[in-house]
Amino acid sequence: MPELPEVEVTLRGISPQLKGRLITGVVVREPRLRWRVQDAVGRVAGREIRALRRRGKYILLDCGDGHLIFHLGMSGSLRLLEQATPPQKHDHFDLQLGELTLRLRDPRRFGAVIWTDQSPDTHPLLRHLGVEPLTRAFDGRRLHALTRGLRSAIKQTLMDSSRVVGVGNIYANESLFLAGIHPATRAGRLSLARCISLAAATKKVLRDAIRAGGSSLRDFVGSDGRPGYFQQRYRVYDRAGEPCRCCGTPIRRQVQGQRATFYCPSCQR
DNA sequence: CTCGCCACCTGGGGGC
DNA sequence: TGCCCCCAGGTGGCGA
Repeated sequence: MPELPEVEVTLRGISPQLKGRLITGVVVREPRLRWRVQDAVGRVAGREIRALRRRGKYILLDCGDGHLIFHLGMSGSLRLLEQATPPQKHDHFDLQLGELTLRLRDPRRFGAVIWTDQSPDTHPLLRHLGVEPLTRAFDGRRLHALTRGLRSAIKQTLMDSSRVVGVGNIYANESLFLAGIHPATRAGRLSLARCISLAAATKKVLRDAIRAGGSSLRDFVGSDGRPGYFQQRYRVYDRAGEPCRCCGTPIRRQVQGQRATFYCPSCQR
């Protein structure tokens, strides 16, 4: 699923082409996404896309008197088509911009398309989002403060979007490996030094993934529709039983909060 | 507030 | 070949 890097890569892919464009039409083929696509979404034609930005894993299109908000869920992708192409299975939504089409494909329908005339940051879905990991506001000190008093595992805390946004299962595993921290460590017990290390590792993992052009989910597709993603070389994710790239110890898999966790029992303490 | 867990949905892979 | 089960992913929402 798209984690922050995939969403960021998508945003960068579509922004230059969409900015300043007039929305000329909307096609909702399947309104049953995570939330039923409201009728208001169908009436956004005639507006100009003034700006695009990302908040957590949400993509926000500023349309002047409101915002169109996209979330890619676990299997969504947005692609920009230069010419009309017949929709395929799971192509649930199109935004038409003259000859351009922005198309949402989402086999599992966990994604969302939302219209809001509020300030998007106060929208119920975005209001409680935590700090952006790639900003200066997110550092070891902040992470340390955020985790005080918490008894839950640091991996789950890192994935908790009300504290830090954008870090999903893959990059949580990778960040903890880079920082040398065992994923089950209680968040509240991490020293400041370890929080500094983890914040830096998280930034590095996310930045590297963005640089690599997104990630890795098999069905993730960039905004130009290029399926061949530079598959990233994971250090621990999905490598159960394989040797740690650092020390050779077999990578271990364990379930935390109904989610697979991968770690090196020797490098991560 | 925190925590643990369920639900939502579909395609792909493995086992038989 | 077909069938069945399990799994992946993000996150809102529930009850304790």
